[in-house]
Amino acid sequence: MLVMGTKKRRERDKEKMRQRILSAAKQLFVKEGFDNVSLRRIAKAIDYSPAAIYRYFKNKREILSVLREEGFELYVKGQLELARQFTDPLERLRQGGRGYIRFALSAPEYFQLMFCTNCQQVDLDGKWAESSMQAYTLFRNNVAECVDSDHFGDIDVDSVVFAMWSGVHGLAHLLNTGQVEVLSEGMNVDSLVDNILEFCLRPGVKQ
Amino acid sequence: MLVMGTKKRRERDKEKMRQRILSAAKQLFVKEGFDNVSLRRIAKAIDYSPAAIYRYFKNKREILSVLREEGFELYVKGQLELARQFTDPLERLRQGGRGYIRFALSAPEYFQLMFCTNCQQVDLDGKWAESSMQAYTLFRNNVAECVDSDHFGDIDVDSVVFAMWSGVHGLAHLLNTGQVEVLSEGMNVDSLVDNILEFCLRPGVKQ
DNA sequence: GAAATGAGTAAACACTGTTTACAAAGTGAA
DNA sequence: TTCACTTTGTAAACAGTGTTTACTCATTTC
Repeated sequence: MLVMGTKKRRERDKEKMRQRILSAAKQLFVKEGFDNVSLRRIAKAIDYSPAAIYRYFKNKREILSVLREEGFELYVKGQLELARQFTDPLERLRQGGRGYIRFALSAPEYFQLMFCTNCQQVDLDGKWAESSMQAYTLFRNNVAECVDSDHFGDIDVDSVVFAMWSGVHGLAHLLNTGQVEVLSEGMNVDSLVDNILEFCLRPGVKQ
Repeated sequence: MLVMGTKKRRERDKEKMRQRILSAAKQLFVKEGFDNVSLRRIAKAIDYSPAAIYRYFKNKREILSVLREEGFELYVKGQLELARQFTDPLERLRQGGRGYIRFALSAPEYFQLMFCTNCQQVDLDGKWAESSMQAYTLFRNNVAECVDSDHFGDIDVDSVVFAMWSGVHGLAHLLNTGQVEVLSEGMNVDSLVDNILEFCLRPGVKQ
């Protein structure tokens, strides 16, 4: 009767279909922006009816949530790679910041979804994505090392954590919304980014 | 015939109607968020048909653009007030940062529209809003004073301008999207903000 | 008084996310 | 094989969106 065989095959087929939807959604999202892509267009891209998608995702937001997790996995992979390459905590922080901005500029749709979406309207059944927590603890530990090495002077870890995150995140966001470009005509954006990172990482006063 | 009289009256009436639309739109926007308010609801709020609005604004985006300018006027007013109160450039910068974050938290919809909207999709006939430029030059001059006083060490003005803006803007944005709250359970947000501002303003190395 | 202008509307257009009712097709056991 | 059940897809509808069109009707201008 091959009971288990068919059951497994069906599960595999279902997962395959899920991936087809996610793949089509991602391609459209990255090219045209999340809000400008309708379920009907995703459905048309994979030659299904819009209603079929609801057999695999409970709504459009859930597709975004899944892609959000994918984005975090991609991001964490890059950050882990950097963490292995650079041993000095300060240099690792610098490269991590660069990585954050590189990620924001090269995958702006992922960035928007991961770091610019209101936490309330992400429905992931309450549980925070594993990859996003991994990214956070990786970053926090890195900052803690720098604070322990006394580079930033007498200051608690959490303040530096959110200060550094704010600085890099704000820069990425201002770059992505085009506000830096408008107000810095004729400037070299790359070296501007470097200068700002260096400014954020300048040593603190030891009192 | 009272030609000029009637003409002026009609212009006044038209302006009155524009204000009625803007007022209704703003109230709804601030309460429910820009994307969650439809033209039909704005129209219903002032007892007109949706199509009537198109006699006064060419589309929904234009209403947002006008409100955006209003937001900048409000913001600049507060910043000018602060600039008059505090003479020390560094203290002025500190208070300006506080003001930026206070503004972002107390008028999140304005903040979203002014500082979190992609520059490309704001259609104001190409010309940048006067108030927004005023806010920028005010800020830039303030930073220039601090750089001249050698507080930040040897660094060019524009780098500090965008570094400080990034730091404060990023913090405001992370607060507004609820990302700080989620990851800093049990922390005092107010003092965290103070610590971060102080960290951003720490003196630079003089080489 | 006739023509021109302006403000307002109802209805339509082309979309959106989502739900419902229903038709096949596949599965499992008698 | 036949019958019941589950799964997977669809067409159509629902309620909403921004916007346009065709049309009134009052007011202004000549």
